[in-house]
Amino acid sequence: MAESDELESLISQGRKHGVRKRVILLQAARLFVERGYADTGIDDIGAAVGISGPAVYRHFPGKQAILLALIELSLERLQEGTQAALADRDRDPQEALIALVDWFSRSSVENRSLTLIMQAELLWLPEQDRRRLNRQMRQIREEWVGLLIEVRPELSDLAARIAVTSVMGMVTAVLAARLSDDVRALSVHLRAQMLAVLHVPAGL
Amino acid sequence: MAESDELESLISQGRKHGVRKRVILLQAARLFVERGYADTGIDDIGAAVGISGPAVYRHFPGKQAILLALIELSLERLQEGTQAALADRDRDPQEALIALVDWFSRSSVENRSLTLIMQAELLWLPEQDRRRLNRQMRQIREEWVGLLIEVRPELSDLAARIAVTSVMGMVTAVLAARLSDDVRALSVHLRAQMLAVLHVPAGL
DNA sequence: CCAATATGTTAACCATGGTTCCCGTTTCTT
DNA sequence: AAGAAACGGGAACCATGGTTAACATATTGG
Repeated sequence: MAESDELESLISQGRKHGVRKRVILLQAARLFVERGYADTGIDDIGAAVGISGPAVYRHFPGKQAILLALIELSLERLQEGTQAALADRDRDPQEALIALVDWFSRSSVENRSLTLIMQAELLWLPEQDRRRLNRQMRQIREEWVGLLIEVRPELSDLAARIAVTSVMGMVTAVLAARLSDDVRALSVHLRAQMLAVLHVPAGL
Repeated sequence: MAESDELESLISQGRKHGVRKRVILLQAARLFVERGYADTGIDDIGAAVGISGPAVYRHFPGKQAILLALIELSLERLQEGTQAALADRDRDPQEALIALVDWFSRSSVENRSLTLIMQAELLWLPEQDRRRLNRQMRQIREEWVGLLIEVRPELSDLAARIAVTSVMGMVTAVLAARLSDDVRALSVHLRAQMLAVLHVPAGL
């Protein structure tokens, strides 16, 4: 709902201040998910926006820059959501973990495109950016791992890392498979499975 | 163990009947996993084998053909393993499901390269092959779904598909993350988590 | 030993697609 | 209204890398 509705309301505005730039991002995201980054030409992006070809360069310095912007956007959201959920970690770790799962299962389904792009197309960025984003990604994962170990101290580091990695991988796999368009159903099922992997009782 | 040991014993054999072809497959698999299909040049593959560049064309009609061979190999293994585990489905579905999970968790970790390539680089194949392989993949998934529903009839089709997709995605995510080289530890943990997602008691 | 075949090497070819150029048009500011 | 700045279109540029061509050498079978 969030993604496509925003898209349509923006497209009709044609030339305008910073709107074009935003439409390019949204359309590029859609195309990257449908065909993949490599198979999406700069001309395709232009066409999808209503302009054609090199006009995109008035708004972005290149194709990679568009991808970079999208991935940074996605990573930023993930970071913020993680921090928010970890806020009351000291008060009740288990509740914080459940809150994290709740947020992640909902947020990643609602922002399907960004979630998929972040983990599928990262390799197209130049070495430097890729390293930086991978490091950022790993840091976020380690925060999850830390919280999980706090809730279940009997877990080894490896076991915890495997669990967290699994949980994140599960979501992208399900989103990529296009099993259903029912956002609600997807996130509910994913939530339950994530908690199962983390072996956390699903207390609401 | 299987992959790299076999590799070294073959490399030293130099020019010989069908050996070169096999070495090319192994080296290409390694490179595709390390750098990705797109960033692996045909020259890189040749260099890794000990020949250089276009000599590869004496053994394969093109770069895509190498990838296709690898993916077909991987899919074939997956198919056979699935069939084998499903053999005594009629006798005891739950036991068959556990056997399937056992086999999959072990096999996919042992054949890390092929497992990763199959699901990450499929998009590079021409439309036609891609469709065929995707269909084949979907059929295998549906066999898992059928078995799961037989064990847990209360599940909706969607719920079962999500579970199976998650289980498969979990494995590739963990393998891609390079969390550990301990094959045994990885497969044991993955097995437990897969069973948790499928909500099947882990009875040995 | 001698074709015939398989296997290699280097240089050249060429399609693709991101990027740059150059010029026209719209929008904004004063 | 006028100049500046932003925005857009079409043609050309050009690096990349898979593929093919032309020409050796090794291996095999009779």
